[in-house]
Amino acid sequence: MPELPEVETIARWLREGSPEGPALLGRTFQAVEVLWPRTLAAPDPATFIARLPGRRVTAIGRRGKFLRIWLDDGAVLLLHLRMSGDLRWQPPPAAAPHPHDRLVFHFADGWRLGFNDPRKFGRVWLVNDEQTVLGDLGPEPLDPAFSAEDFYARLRRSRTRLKALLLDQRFLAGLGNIYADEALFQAGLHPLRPAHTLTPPEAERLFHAIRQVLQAGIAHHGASIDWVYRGGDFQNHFAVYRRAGQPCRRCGTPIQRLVIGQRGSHFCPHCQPPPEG
DNA sequence: ATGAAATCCTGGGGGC
DNA sequence: TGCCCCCAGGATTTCA
Repeated sequence: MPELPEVETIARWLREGSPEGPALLGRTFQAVEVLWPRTLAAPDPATFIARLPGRRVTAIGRRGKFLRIWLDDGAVLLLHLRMSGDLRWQPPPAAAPHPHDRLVFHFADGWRLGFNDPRKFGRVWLVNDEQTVLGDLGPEPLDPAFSAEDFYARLRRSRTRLKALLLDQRFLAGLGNIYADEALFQAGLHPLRPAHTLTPPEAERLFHAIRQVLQAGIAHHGASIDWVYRGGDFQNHFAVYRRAGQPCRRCGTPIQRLVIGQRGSHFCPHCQPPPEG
Protein backbone atom coordinates (compact mmCIF):
# COMPACT_ATOMS: atom_id res chain seq x y z
CA MET A 1 0.00 0.00 0.00
CA PRO A 2 1.78 3.09 -1.13
CA GLU A 3 1.68 5.66 1.67
CA LEU A 4 3.64 8.89 2.09
CA PRO A 5 7.14 7.31 2.18
CA GLU A 6 6.49 5.13 -0.84
CA VAL A 7 5.04 8.02 -2.86
CA GLU A 8 7.96 10.24 -1.81
CA THR A 9 10.37 7.54 -2.99
CA ILE A 10 8.63 7.32 -6.36
CA ALA A 11 8.62 11.12 -6.71
CA ARG A 12 12.36 11.26 -6.08
CA TRP A 13 13.08 8.50 -8.54
CA LEU A 14 10.98 10.16 -11.22
CA ARG A 15 12.78 13.42 -10.55
CA GLU A 16 16.32 12.07 -10.47
CA GLY A 17 16.17 8.80 -12.36
CA SER A 18 16.79 5.40 -10.75
CA PRO A 19 18.15 1.96 -11.54
CA GLU A 20 14.70 1.18 -12.95
CA GLY A 21 14.61 3.93 -15.50
CA PRO A 22 15.39 7.48 -16.54
CA ALA A 23 14.19 10.70 -14.96
CA LEU A 24 10.75 11.88 -15.96
CA LEU A 25 11.63 15.48 -15.17
CA GLY A 26 12.23 17.48 -18.34
CA ARG A 27 10.71 14.89 -20.65
CA THR A 28 7.98 15.67 -23.18
CA PHE A 29 4.98 13.36 -23.56
CA GLN A 30 4.60 12.03 -27.08
CA ALA A 31 1.41 10.02 -26.62
CA VAL A 32 -0.69 8.30 -23.98
CA GLU A 33 -2.74 5.11 -24.08
CA VAL A 34 -5.79 4.69 -21.86
CA LEU A 35 -6.23 0.96 -21.27
CA TRP A 36 -8.70 1.18 -18.36
CA PRO A 37 -10.75 4.37 -18.69
CA ARG A 38 -11.99 4.39 -15.08
CA THR A 39 -8.43 5.07 -13.93
CA LEU A 40 -8.92 8.54 -15.39
CA ALA A 41 -10.83 10.67 -12.90
CA ALA A 42 -10.58 13.77 -15.09
CA PRO A 43 -10.76 14.80 -17.83
CA ASP A 44 -12.48 12.30 -20.14
CA PRO A 45 -10.13 10.01 -22.12
CA ALA A 46 -10.50 11.86 -25.42
CA THR A 47 -9.55 15.19 -23.87
CA PHE A 48 -6.70 13.58 -21.92
CA ILE A 49 -5.25 11.88 -24.99
CA ALA A 50 -5.47 15.09 -27.01
CA ARG A 51 -4.06 17.38 -24.37
CA LEU A 52 -0.98 15.57 -23.03
CA PRO A 53 1.19 15.13 -26.16
CA GLY A 54 3.74 17.92 -26.51
CA ARG A 55 3.60 18.86 -22.83
CA ARG A 56 6.92 18.93 -20.98
CA VAL A 57 7.36 17.97 -17.31
CA THR A 58 8.66 21.00 -15.41
CA ALA A 59 8.57 19.71 -11.82
CA ILE A 60 7.68 16.61 -9.79
CA GLY A 61 6.48 16.52 -6.21
CA ARG A 62 4.12 15.02 -3.67
CA ARG A 63 1.21 16.08 -1.48
CA GLY A 64 -0.04 13.50 0.99
CA LYS A 65 -0.24 10.30 -1.03
CA PHE A 66 -0.68 12.19 -4.31
CA LEU A 67 2.09 12.35 -6.87
CA ARG A 68 2.21 15.74 -8.63
CA ILE A 69 3.67 16.20 -12.10
CA TRP A 70 3.63 19.81 -13.27
CA LEU A 71 3.45 20.56 -17.00
CA ASP A 72 4.71 23.46 -19.05
CA ASP A 73 1.19 24.72 -19.83
CA GLY A 74 0.43 25.25 -16.13
CA ALA A 75 -1.62 22.09 -15.74
CA VAL A 76 -0.82 19.38 -13.15
CA LEU A 77 -0.98 15.63 -13.54
CA LEU A 78 -2.06 14.14 -10.20
CA LEU A 79 -1.73 10.41 -9.53
CA HIS A 80 -3.06 8.48 -6.57
CA LEU A 81 -1.79 4.88 -6.36
CA ARG A 82 -4.35 3.77 -3.76
CA MET A 83 -3.94 0.05 -2.98
CA SER A 84 -1.86 -1.45 -5.72
CA GLY A 85 -0.80 1.33 -8.08
CA ASP A 86 2.75 1.60 -9.34
CA LEU A 87 4.70 3.40 -12.07
CA ARG A 88 6.96 1.24 -14.20
CA TRP A 89 9.40 2.21 -16.90
CA GLN A 90 9.69 0.02 -19.96
CA PRO A 91 12.69 0.49 -22.24
CA PRO A 92 12.54 0.35 -26.02
CA PRO A 93 11.95 -1.50 -28.23
CA ALA A 94 8.19 -1.44 -28.03
CA ALA A 95 6.56 -4.49 -26.45
CA ALA A 96 3.15 -5.42 -25.14
CA PRO A 97 2.04 -3.48 -22.06
CA HIS A 98 2.37 -5.18 -18.69
CA PRO A 99 -0.72 -7.20 -17.71
CA HIS A 100 -2.09 -4.59 -15.31
CA ASP A 101 -1.07 -1.39 -17.07
CA ARG A 102 -4.01 1.05 -16.99
CA LEU A 103 -2.31 4.06 -18.62
CA VAL A 104 0.86 4.07 -20.70
CA PHE A 105 2.79 7.28 -21.36
CA HIS A 106 5.00 7.28 -24.46
CA PHE A 107 8.16 9.31 -25.07
CA ALA A 108 10.03 10.10 -28.27
CA ASP A 109 13.09 7.95 -27.44
CA GLY A 110 10.94 4.83 -27.07
CA TRP A 111 10.78 4.69 -23.27
CA ARG A 112 7.30 4.17 -21.84
CA LEU A 113 5.99 4.78 -18.34
CA GLY A 114 3.11 2.54 -17.31
CA PHE A 115 0.60 3.28 -14.57
CA ASN A 116 0.24 -0.29 -13.36
CA ASP A 117 -2.59 -1.11 -10.97
CA PRO A 118 -3.89 -4.68 -10.52
CA ARG A 119 -6.82 -3.70 -8.29
CA LYS A 120 -7.89 -0.73 -10.38
CA PHE A 121 -8.38 1.59 -7.39
CA GLY A 122 -5.76 4.11 -8.51
CA ARG A 123 -6.87 7.41 -10.04
CA VAL A 124 -5.31 10.04 -12.28
CA TRP A 125 -6.31 13.67 -12.81
CA LEU A 126 -5.12 16.29 -15.29
CA VAL A 127 -6.27 19.63 -13.93
CA ASN A 128 -5.46 23.32 -14.17
CA ASP A 129 -6.14 23.96 -10.48
CA GLU A 130 -4.88 21.21 -8.19
CA GLN A 131 -6.90 22.61 -5.31
CA THR A 132 -10.02 21.07 -6.84
CA VAL A 133 -8.48 17.68 -6.00
CA LEU A 134 -6.16 18.40 -3.05
CA GLY A 135 -8.17 21.14 -1.37
CA ASP A 136 -9.49 19.08 1.55
CA LEU A 137 -6.18 17.50 2.55
CA GLY A 138 -4.90 18.08 6.06
CA PRO A 139 -1.39 19.30 6.93
CA GLU A 140 1.79 17.69 5.59
CA PRO A 141 3.26 15.79 8.55
CA LEU A 142 6.85 16.66 7.60
CA ASP A 143 6.15 20.32 6.80
CA PRO A 144 8.46 22.37 9.07
CA ALA A 145 5.62 24.86 9.50
CA PHE A 146 3.42 22.15 11.05
CA SER A 147 3.99 22.08 14.81
CA ALA A 148 3.19 19.84 17.74
CA GLU A 149 0.99 22.64 19.05
CA ASP A 150 -1.04 22.67 15.81
CA PHE A 151 -1.34 18.90 16.05
CA TYR A 152 -2.58 19.00 19.64
CA ALA A 153 -5.14 21.66 18.77
CA ARG A 154 -6.47 19.48 15.95
CA LEU A 155 -6.62 16.38 18.17
CA ARG A 156 -8.65 18.24 20.78
CA ARG A 157 -11.37 18.99 18.24
CA SER A 158 -12.17 15.34 17.59
CA ARG A 159 -13.74 12.60 19.68
CA THR A 160 -12.85 9.99 17.04
CA ARG A 161 -10.61 7.05 17.87
CA LEU A 162 -6.98 7.74 17.13
CA LYS A 163 -6.57 5.02 14.52
CA ALA A 164 -9.51 6.17 12.43
CA LEU A 165 -8.46 9.81 12.75
CA LEU A 166 -4.89 9.18 11.60
CA LEU A 167 -6.25 7.53 8.47
CA ASP A 168 -8.48 10.53 7.71
CA GLN A 169 -6.61 12.49 5.04
CA ARG A 170 -8.48 15.67 5.98
CA PHE A 171 -6.99 15.45 9.46
CA LEU A 172 -3.44 14.68 8.32
CA ALA A 173 -2.21 13.90 4.81
CA GLY A 174 -0.15 10.85 3.96
CA LEU A 175 -0.61 8.23 6.67
CA GLY A 176 -2.03 4.84 5.75
CA ASN A 177 -2.61 1.67 7.70
CA ILE A 178 1.04 0.70 8.08
CA TYR A 179 2.48 3.99 9.29
CA ALA A 180 -0.54 4.78 11.47
CA ASP A 181 -0.07 1.52 13.39
CA GLU A 182 3.68 2.03 13.62
CA ALA A 183 3.33 5.61 14.83
CA LEU A 184 0.80 4.66 17.53
CA PHE A 185 3.13 1.94 18.78
CA GLN A 186 6.09 4.29 18.75
CA ALA A 187 4.08 6.79 20.80
CA GLY A 188 2.78 4.13 23.21
CA LEU A 189 -0.83 5.05 22.48
CA HIS A 190 -3.73 2.61 22.06
CA PRO A 191 -5.50 2.91 18.67
CA LEU A 192 -8.92 3.12 20.37
CA ARG A 193 -8.06 6.20 22.44
CA PRO A 194 -10.48 9.04 21.66
CA ALA A 195 -8.39 11.84 20.16
CA HIS A 196 -9.54 14.56 22.55
CA THR A 197 -8.40 12.58 25.61
CA LEU A 198 -4.73 12.94 24.76
CA THR A 199 -2.67 15.05 27.14
CA PRO A 200 -0.27 17.60 25.63
CA PRO A 201 2.74 15.31 26.31
CA GLU A 202 0.95 12.39 24.65
CA ALA A 203 0.07 14.52 21.64
CA GLU A 204 3.66 15.63 21.35
CA ARG A 205 4.84 12.03 21.55
CA LEU A 206 2.48 11.06 18.74
CA PHE A 207 3.53 14.06 16.66
CA HIS A 208 7.19 13.09 16.86
CA ALA A 209 6.41 9.38 16.39
CA ILE A 210 4.56 10.13 13.15
CA ARG A 211 7.50 12.12 11.82
CA GLN A 212 9.96 9.47 12.95
CA VAL A 213 8.24 6.52 11.28
CA LEU A 214 7.67 8.49 8.07
CA GLN A 215 11.30 9.58 7.92
CA ALA A 216 12.46 6.02 8.66
CA GLY A 217 10.19 4.78 5.87
CA ILE A 218 11.65 7.30 3.42
CA ALA A 219 15.20 6.41 4.50
CA HIS A 220 14.41 2.77 3.65
CA HIS A 221 12.83 3.76 0.31
CA GLY A 222 9.44 2.67 1.63
CA ALA A 223 8.05 -0.77 2.36
CA SER A 224 7.65 -3.52 -0.22
CA ILE A 225 4.74 -5.74 0.67
CA ASP A 226 2.46 -8.00 -1.27
CA TRP A 227 3.41 -7.80 -4.92
CA VAL A 228 4.07 -4.06 -4.88
CA TYR A 229 7.85 -3.79 -5.04
CA ARG A 230 9.62 -0.48 -5.04
CA GLY A 231 13.00 -1.66 -3.87
CA GLY A 232 12.33 -0.52 -0.32
CA ASP A 233 12.90 -2.68 2.74
CA PHE A 234 11.06 -0.92 5.57
CA GLN A 235 8.81 -3.99 5.88
CA ASN A 236 11.71 -5.65 7.71
CA HIS A 237 11.53 -2.99 10.41
CA PHE A 238 7.83 -3.06 11.30
CA ALA A 239 7.25 -3.09 15.05
CA VAL A 240 3.59 -4.13 14.92
CA TYR A 241 2.12 -4.08 11.41
CA ARG A 242 1.10 -7.61 10.37
CA ARG A 243 2.85 -9.03 13.43
CA ALA A 244 -0.25 -10.30 15.26
CA GLY A 245 0.67 -13.08 17.67
CA GLN A 246 4.39 -12.33 17.45
CA PRO A 247 6.23 -10.92 20.49
CA CYS A 248 6.46 -7.17 20.95
CA ARG A 249 10.03 -6.11 20.19
CA ARG A 250 10.00 -3.95 23.31
CA CYS A 251 8.34 -6.12 25.98
CA GLY A 252 7.66 -9.55 24.45
CA THR A 253 3.87 -9.42 24.85
CA PRO A 254 2.10 -10.92 21.80
CA ILE A 255 0.97 -8.25 19.33
CA GLN A 256 -2.82 -8.01 19.03
CA ARG A 257 -4.96 -7.36 15.97
CA LEU A 258 -8.28 -5.53 16.05
CA VAL A 259 -10.51 -4.22 13.28
CA ILE A 260 -11.07 -0.48 13.72
CA GLY A 261 -13.01 1.46 11.12
CA GLN A 262 -12.83 -1.56 8.81
CA ARG A 263 -9.03 -1.57 9.00
CA GLY A 264 -6.83 -4.18 10.58
CA SER A 265 -5.05 -2.55 13.51
CA HIS A 266 -1.96 -3.97 15.19
CA PHE A 267 -0.73 -2.97 18.63
CA CYS A 268 0.99 -4.13 21.80
CA PRO A 269 -1.56 -4.38 24.64
CA HIS A 270 1.19 -3.77 27.20
CA CYS A 271 3.09 -0.86 25.59
CA GLN A 272 -0.15 0.73 24.35
CA PRO A 273 -2.52 0.60 27.35
CA PRO A 274 -6.23 0.54 26.43
CA PRO A 275 -8.48 3.51 27.22
CA GLU A 276 -10.92 3.39 30.15
CA GLY A 277 -13.98 1.26 29.49
C1' DA B 1 -21.47 14.49 14.68
C1' DT B 2 -20.04 10.03 14.39
C1' DG B 3 -19.51 5.90 12.56
C1' DA B 4 -20.87 1.77 10.35
C1' DA B 5 -21.72 -0.41 5.97
C1' DA B 6 -21.47 -0.78 1.11
C1' DT B 7 -18.77 0.03 -2.98
C1' DC B 8 -15.00 -0.57 -6.14
C1' DC B 9 -11.38 -4.78 -7.57
C1' DT B 10 -8.28 -8.81 -7.87
C1' DG B 11 -4.40 -11.73 -6.28
C1' DG B 12 -3.58 -14.61 -2.76
C1' DG B 13 -4.37 -17.49 1.06
C1' DG B 14 -7.03 -20.82 3.69
C1' DG B 15 -9.96 -24.71 3.72
C1' DC B 16 -11.08 -28.95 1.90
C1' DT C 1 -3.49 -30.49 -7.27
C1' DG C 2 -7.20 -27.64 -7.80
C1' DC C 3 -11.37 -25.38 -6.74
C1' DC C 4 -14.20 -22.32 -4.08
C1' DC C 5 -14.67 -18.72 -0.97
C1' DC C 6 -13.40 -14.87 1.24
C1' DC C 7 -10.67 -11.10 2.44
C1' DA C 8 -7.49 -6.85 2.57
C1' DG C 9 -7.20 -2.26 1.86
C1' DG C 10 -7.85 3.72 0.47
C1' DA C 11 -11.18 6.60 -0.27
C1' DT C 12 -15.89 7.84 -1.32
C1' DT C 13 -20.72 7.40 -0.83
C1' DT C 14 -24.74 6.09 1.52
C1' DC C 15 -27.32 4.82 5.50
C1' DA C 16 -28.38 4.86 10.65
